[in-house]
Amino acid sequence: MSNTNLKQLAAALGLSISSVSKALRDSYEISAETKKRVVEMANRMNYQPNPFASSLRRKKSATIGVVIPEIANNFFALAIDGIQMVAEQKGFHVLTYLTHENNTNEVSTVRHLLGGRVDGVLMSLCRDTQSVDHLTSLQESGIPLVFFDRVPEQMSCPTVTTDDYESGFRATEHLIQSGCKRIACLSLSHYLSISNKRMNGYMDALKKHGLLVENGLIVQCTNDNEYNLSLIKALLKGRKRPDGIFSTVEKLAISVYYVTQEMGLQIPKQLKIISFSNLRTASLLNPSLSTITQPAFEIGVEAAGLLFRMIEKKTFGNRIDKLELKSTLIERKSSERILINKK
Amino acid sequence: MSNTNLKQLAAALGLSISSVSKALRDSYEISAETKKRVVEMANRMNYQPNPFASSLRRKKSATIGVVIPEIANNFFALAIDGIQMVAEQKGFHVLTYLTHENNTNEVSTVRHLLGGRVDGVLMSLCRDTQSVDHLTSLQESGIPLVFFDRVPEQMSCPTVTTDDYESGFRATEHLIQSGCKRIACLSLSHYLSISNKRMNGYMDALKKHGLLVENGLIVQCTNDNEYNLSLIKALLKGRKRPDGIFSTVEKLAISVYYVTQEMGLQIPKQLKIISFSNLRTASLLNPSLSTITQPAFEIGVEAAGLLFRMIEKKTFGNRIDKLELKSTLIERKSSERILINKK
DNA sequence: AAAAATCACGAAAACCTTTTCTTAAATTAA
DNA sequence: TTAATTTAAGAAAAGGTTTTCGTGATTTTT
Repeated sequence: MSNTNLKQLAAALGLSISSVSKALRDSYEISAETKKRVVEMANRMNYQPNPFASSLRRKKSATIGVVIPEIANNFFALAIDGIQMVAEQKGFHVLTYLTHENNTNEVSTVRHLLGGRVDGVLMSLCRDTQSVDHLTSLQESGIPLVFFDRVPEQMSCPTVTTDDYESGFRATEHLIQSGCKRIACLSLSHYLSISNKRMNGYMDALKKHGLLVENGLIVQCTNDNEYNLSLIKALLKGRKRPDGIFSTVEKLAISVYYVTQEMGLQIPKQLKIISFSNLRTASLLNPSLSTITQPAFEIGVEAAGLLFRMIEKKTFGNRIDKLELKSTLIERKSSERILINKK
Repeated sequence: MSNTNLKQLAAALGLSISSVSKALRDSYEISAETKKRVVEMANRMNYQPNPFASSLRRKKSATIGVVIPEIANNFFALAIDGIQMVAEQKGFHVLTYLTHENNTNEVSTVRHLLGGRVDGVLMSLCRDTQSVDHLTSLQESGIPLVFFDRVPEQMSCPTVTTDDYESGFRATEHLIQSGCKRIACLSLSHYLSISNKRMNGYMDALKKHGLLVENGLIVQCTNDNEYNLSLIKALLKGRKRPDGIFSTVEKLAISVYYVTQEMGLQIPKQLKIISFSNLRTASLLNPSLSTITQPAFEIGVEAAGLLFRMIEKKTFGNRIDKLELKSTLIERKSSERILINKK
């Protein structure tokens, strides 16, 4: 609700609206001295162009949309941080939408975005998204679209991800080398490629080291935290308790800590664990948590960079960019080999 | 960049643009059957109204702006979560801006917002904001403005905060009752009222219990993490080391943990600590961290609620709402009394 | 049956910028 | 000195929606 508009500004200057507009946009049609006069008056009258009129006319919003499952999540908070940094640099605004891991929300958010409110979209899928119809329709509408981390497998689109398979493999191998024989895997969702890739890495590591892949040791978790806790409890109280856990996502590892604390189970003595995590306090936990840490901030930066390249040049679609960054495995106490009995 | 507009829709229906618009807005001027026809065709043609044209005409953006210091912060992430929930309920979009604790960014963000891009603003000040000129000008422009947590003291405006003074008092008293005699206070910023209120509570608790307020024990921290670490190190390595720390903000408590870990200082035996924090893993730290936990999500919900009341009724300004929620003190190991020597 | 009211819709202005197209004046070229 | 070009500015259309006002046709009132 800025009060002064071009009309008033023009009146105050004794110029036409069009000349003022051109002066402010630094058009060659306007003389240097007039430009100066206009800019000065604009500042004095505190003129702010109406963004809607401008967007309507230019068909550009200078806004990007970011669609993520949740914000109270260390990974996504860091990614947003990176995205915001790039957007600010480009003079763009950032509209954030949370799906709360609910596909219905994701679909309706995409429908909103179809309205043309944004010049581009960054997105990370929600755990229960199976059909990609809403995503392809967004893409087909001509709005540049880049996925990060949780990307769809069934469609051709630019993505920024991490080396999930390799990370899953290395994490599991690390547990094996620390002496684990029965390693469980806590999966985020069987629909998400990142979860499956991490799990495939896990399974291949088991196979490589001659360990059996047991279905009972692969726990498909849900979006209900309470229910996940009960799944984890069941896993750890079962007749054949695992001696290692590979958690594909931070939240589940934290749940494991709570359960072991409640059960009096000792990490790493009775149970070792390693998890994907961006927890800043991983090294301060009791015991410190071994993590595979994704470069979350950089993922945000790269995804935004990719998006802006698409927004700026119209020439997208010919080459589909797939960027893969590396995660780092940080060994800490929670997966430490116990050297009590000599062999 | 939705393709079909009202004009095309009208043509396809053999109606005028105005009738179609009215039908879609469910005007009483349009017959029920025509409305039905219009809605069906709109769906079939995948019509999405152009948000800029609509905003331009109605002088409403259905968007709120949220200005916060940082997003990779448990408190703010939770608050945003609450804000988003309310906004979504109201059918509003959320534009997020990060100041990175930098006043210059805050000022320029506010200038952008003055353009009328949003119907209301939720804000939490950055640590070095002293002058409130940019804030009053935003307020005077007629855009509803609500502050949460970090609120300005010098201006009259609606706010949502917590019982910071009392929480500071109780936290300090708790340390005293656990046996601390020399309690340090880690302050976020001497410009922010929340930091000062917490510190005042700290000082009054010391006085009540006959303890001296020592300037050397009040550490004004900065936005430079490395420098803060050195301040904390200096504090803990000084000739008269404190036996308790009251941290006004989570990040500083984490730094203390790192320093004590490095120095081999034992919490709570040699040093007790309590901190404002929304860390979900507080109870899993080594040792578990005593916290004053703010209802961050609720703060977001309440602040957004307040803002929407202002947006919906034009009648604001007569009564200034000041909401104060309660924080909860959770005692954990880090501030536990040590019962070694009988008295 | 005439007057009044209601109904269902259309025309057109308004919101504010941006941009294309004109145009008058000033400058350069012939 | 006239013709051609450049310069600096204005008029007006366009962008898509909403809303006010107007207008025939139908229904209700007296």
